[in-house]
Amino acid sequence: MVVSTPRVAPYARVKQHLKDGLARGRWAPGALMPSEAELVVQFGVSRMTVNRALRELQTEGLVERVQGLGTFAAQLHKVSSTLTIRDLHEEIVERGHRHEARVHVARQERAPAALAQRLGLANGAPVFHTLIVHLENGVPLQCEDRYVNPACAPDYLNVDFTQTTPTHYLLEVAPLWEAQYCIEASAPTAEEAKLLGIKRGDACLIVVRRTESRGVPITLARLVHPGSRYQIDGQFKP
Amino acid sequence: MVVSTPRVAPYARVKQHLKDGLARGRWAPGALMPSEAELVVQFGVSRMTVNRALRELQTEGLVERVQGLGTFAAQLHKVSSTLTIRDLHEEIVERGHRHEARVHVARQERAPAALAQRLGLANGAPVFHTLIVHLENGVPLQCEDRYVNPACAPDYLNVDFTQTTPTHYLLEVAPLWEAQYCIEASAPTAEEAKLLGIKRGDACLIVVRRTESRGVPITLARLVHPGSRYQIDGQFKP
DNA sequence: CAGTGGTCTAGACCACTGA
DNA sequence: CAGTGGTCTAGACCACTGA
Repeated sequence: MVVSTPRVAPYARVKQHLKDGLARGRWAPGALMPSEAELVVQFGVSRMTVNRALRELQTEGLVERVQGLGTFAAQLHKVSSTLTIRDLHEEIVERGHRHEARVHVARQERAPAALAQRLGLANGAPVFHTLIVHLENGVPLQCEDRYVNPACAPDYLNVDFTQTTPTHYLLEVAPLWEAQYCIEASAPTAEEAKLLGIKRGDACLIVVRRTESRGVPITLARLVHPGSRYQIDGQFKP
Repeated sequence: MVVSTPRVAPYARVKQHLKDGLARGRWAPGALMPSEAELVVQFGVSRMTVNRALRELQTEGLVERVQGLGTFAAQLHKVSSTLTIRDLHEEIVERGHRHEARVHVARQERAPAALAQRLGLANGAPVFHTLIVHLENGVPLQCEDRYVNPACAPDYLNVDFTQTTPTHYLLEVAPLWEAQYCIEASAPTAEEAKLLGIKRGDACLIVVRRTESRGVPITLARLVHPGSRYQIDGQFKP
């Protein structure tokens, strides 16, 4: 069997070399690293090639570059991870479990002031409101209280939400372009406790999310999860 | 007053043009976008320049590229945000508030099995343990229960944690290279409730974080926040 | 085969920094 | 001033896809 050497691109070699050095602490945070010219000589490649390696390290937050000064090992004091908006349905199915949605509210209402403002609507303007409880293998996992800007999804109320989640539908009709969220722990409201089959005092993980597409607010959602049944996992890779 | 036109790099112009088109829905998700050669002609720039624009869009997840086939508008069904590990001290000071730390435990212990395993230590091996309550303007905001691998930070117990946070210190002695976290809502333990000055039944936002540096586990922390006083905010930008 | 993207080169001009 | 990074060019060779 012939094992072909998987050709590694020169820019990737330079990049990996620097990454290794950083991982081994060869350059302390803030320390000056080799210049492009030095790397050109050391690796025998063109400047564009080492430039790409360094630029990508900069994008990844591993180095800082200052024109006229040089390249410096980054202070790794800010590390970030990715937190993904996932469709709960997909998440449940991926675990090999059964997803069920119970629609408690699906109607048009008039937006009170606070809501209207957050959705960029006039006071009292029509707004779509759904209240859906999602169950995993028959156990309530999320209470989804959602308001939708009718201008962005005029057919929203015609969707069969026992078959399609609001998240899935909205991602289809309006590509997701921006969102703000807030994660907090709190007791559920009396109604939420009843819908989720938990006690008033049981801690819940609550995500409030506001989504915009092309600058236009689409939807505002309050997702309440029983603390004992749901957690958010994630990873950091600097 | 002379307003100098801030010269926009050609690659940035190409990139912005494509980004605008994507935002306006000019290319549906999955649709074929212009080839490099076409963009070269359209913008009158060299191929390396359009290549950079497209490559950066790919990194940002806005397009997908397949050698031999072309560039396609990305399916925007997975959107992620950045969630930053921040030093609580910095966060509080940034708000213009006063940070105070009360050290309740700072000692060496022997690691029980479960802990030893998560920190890559032998059963019963020495481990550093700190329990610190952080206050913002005198109000308890976080109960930080932390175990540290002595091999990574031998001087950990000599630090004055009323002056330096463990996070800050550990980021200095060991550059942060990887972390897993888990966010959940739950009631505090009796001890945590007492330390935070809240009731046993008050919901707390709990972050459990395990950090590794260069593949070696550094620290395992349980950060308990009163749900009424702390929330995690974030933004998505696809 | 023509068309696609992946990558590299050897040179260039420029803006910026600090001596 | 010399040294730094930011960027561009006009060409090149290659691997890959589908006809």
